[in-house]
Amino acid sequence: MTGRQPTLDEVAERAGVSRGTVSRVLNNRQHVSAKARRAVEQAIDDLGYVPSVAARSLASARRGAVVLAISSDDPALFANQFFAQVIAGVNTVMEDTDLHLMLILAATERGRERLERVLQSRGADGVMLLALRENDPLVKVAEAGKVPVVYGGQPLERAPRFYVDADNRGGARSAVEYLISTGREHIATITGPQDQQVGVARYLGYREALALAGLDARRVAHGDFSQESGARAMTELLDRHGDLDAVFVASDAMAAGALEALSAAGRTVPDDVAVVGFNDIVTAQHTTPTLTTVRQPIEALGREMTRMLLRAINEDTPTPLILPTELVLRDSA
Amino acid sequence: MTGRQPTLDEVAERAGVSRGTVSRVLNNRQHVSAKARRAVEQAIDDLGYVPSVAARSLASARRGAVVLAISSDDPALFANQFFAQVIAGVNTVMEDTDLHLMLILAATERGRERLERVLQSRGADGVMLLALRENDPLVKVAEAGKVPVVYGGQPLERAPRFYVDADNRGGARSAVEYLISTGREHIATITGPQDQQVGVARYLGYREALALAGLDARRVAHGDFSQESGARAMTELLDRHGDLDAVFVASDAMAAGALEALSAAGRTVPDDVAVVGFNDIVTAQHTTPTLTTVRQPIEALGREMTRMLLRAINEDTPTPLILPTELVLRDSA
DNA sequence: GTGAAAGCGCTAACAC
DNA sequence: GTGTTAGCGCTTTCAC
Repeated sequence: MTGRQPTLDEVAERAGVSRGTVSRVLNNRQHVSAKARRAVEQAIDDLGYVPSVAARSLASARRGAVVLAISSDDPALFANQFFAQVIAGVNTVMEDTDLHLMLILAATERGRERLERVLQSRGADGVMLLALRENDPLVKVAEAGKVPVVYGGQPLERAPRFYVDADNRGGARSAVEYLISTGREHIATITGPQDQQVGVARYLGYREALALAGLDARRVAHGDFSQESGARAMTELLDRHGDLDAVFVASDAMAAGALEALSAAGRTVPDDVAVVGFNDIVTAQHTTPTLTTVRQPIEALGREMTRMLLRAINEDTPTPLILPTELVLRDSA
Repeated sequence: MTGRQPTLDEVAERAGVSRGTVSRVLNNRQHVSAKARRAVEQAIDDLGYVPSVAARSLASARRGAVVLAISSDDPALFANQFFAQVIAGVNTVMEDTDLHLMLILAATERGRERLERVLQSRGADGVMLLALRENDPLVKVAEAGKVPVVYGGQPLERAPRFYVDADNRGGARSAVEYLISTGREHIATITGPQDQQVGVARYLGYREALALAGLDARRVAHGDFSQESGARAMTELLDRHGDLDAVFVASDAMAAGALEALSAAGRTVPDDVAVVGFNDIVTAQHTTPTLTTVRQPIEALGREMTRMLLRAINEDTPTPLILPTELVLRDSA
């Protein structure tokens, strides 16, 4: 349309005020008379002025963007709805700000280098980290930058300053307690990776519930959160513990795999074996039978991570947040 | 660690050359002696220098980022693996560049405004658009910016200058031709939304195949790509066309829903009714029975969109690209 | 092949 | 409450 973007100077001239005043209006500071403010707003409208992000961030040392770094780029894992829901939550909060979202899939060495460069070049005002593994190099990279870091879930090593997590241990525990309350006594579990805090926490919840009830907590097989690994682990459990009458599975995807394996083994769910999953992904409503599961507020996780990061950026000091989970009863238990 | 980021000036001083020379090295231009180049690289290493993105983009009028705008923020849809796979593809190509990825979920008015602002403020060097609907306002917004726009899929209205698309019509046609070749004669379809080009194209392919075979193409129900809508549409089809012996479903998610509905109606798959889906998402391997489907190269779509955008940004003139699809035979047909 | 100078468009600090 | 002055850290001309 117009040949060139108008600059702040042109707005100032047209409004008949100084550059300083225009800048004040743009960043809605005080110390501007209503009259001047109106004149500036008018001029902005007339000219269709939009401030240059580049100039602004050079002058203000703020970048106008935060990065969400995900320690996975395996589409099969990345695709598991979880990330998409987190992103949707992040987006919701971001929409109310001037900040933008940069996405970095940082599973590879290359991705990590990129994150490093962004942070070193002050390319972002903050970082959110998701899906970390044990000793994830991402942690060092992120902490080496000079911007706040918010964790989704906790690294296994030590609790960071800022994080949002679901109550994984409590959720797992209540799932197993529910199984116990329905009279199950030989309760197995399929865990997530034990090099991720979330995997460990859910396993802990399982053991806690059984310990409290004085039941045996040694029917255990490990998976990696994928459907395939769930099927494999279930088969393994059936081999080793033919007597099991229930299984708590640390993710819905694995639970779906477990259902397949149970069906293949000729066990009916929930009559022979009760199954409880974790996450309440959309798929949980479409398995056969539908899946009883522990819902964690995934979108809320994204929202709260973002809120926390924004507060940290503004030099507020947010405190870690644990989001509650909820048992959703369907047909599998 | 260090108090402050080193600047280009400091690198120049340490290397004993001018700022101009350092800049030339950084942007690996010619006209730099091997000696000077080495000195500069050494200094960069010693100082741990990383150029400031902000300063660079202010001076060069290049932003160092491209945006991927998705016309959907419904997590249920956004989560449907498709987007995640595209993003993974985009990421792959992006890793080889200095560009970064900004993600904007732009289904809401608010999101659209944000995209508009980014583009107007020259906040990005290019845009990729995904999942457009009929008369999607995103198109106007994106085209109004002064940066190249690459479409994933085509808008319904008119073919844009730059786009990457899967061969939806051809894929649908080959799916239906396969059904015909296995002796099916009463072939229905569950379409996607007819206000999206992809929905229309797949429906066209269905009709084309049947027309060529001289078969009736009027067993049609419409869905919105969601699993629920697939189940609903299947029920509808069974009501209206009790004689159907096959159904081509325009997405795997809908096909999963259709399988549920068929099972609920007591029809066996594939004996009573053969089912073919579209996309080959991970879930297709885990339905009962497993799903015969048309695979489209989703990650490749992301990769090629990105490559095309990069070329367009560099003032090359790429031509539209149609990616081939492939029929994947499993148990449902 | 290299150096010097002039901005890019904004914010911030200080004076009034 | 408002105007003025310096930069922010690069790239880019244009001489040499």
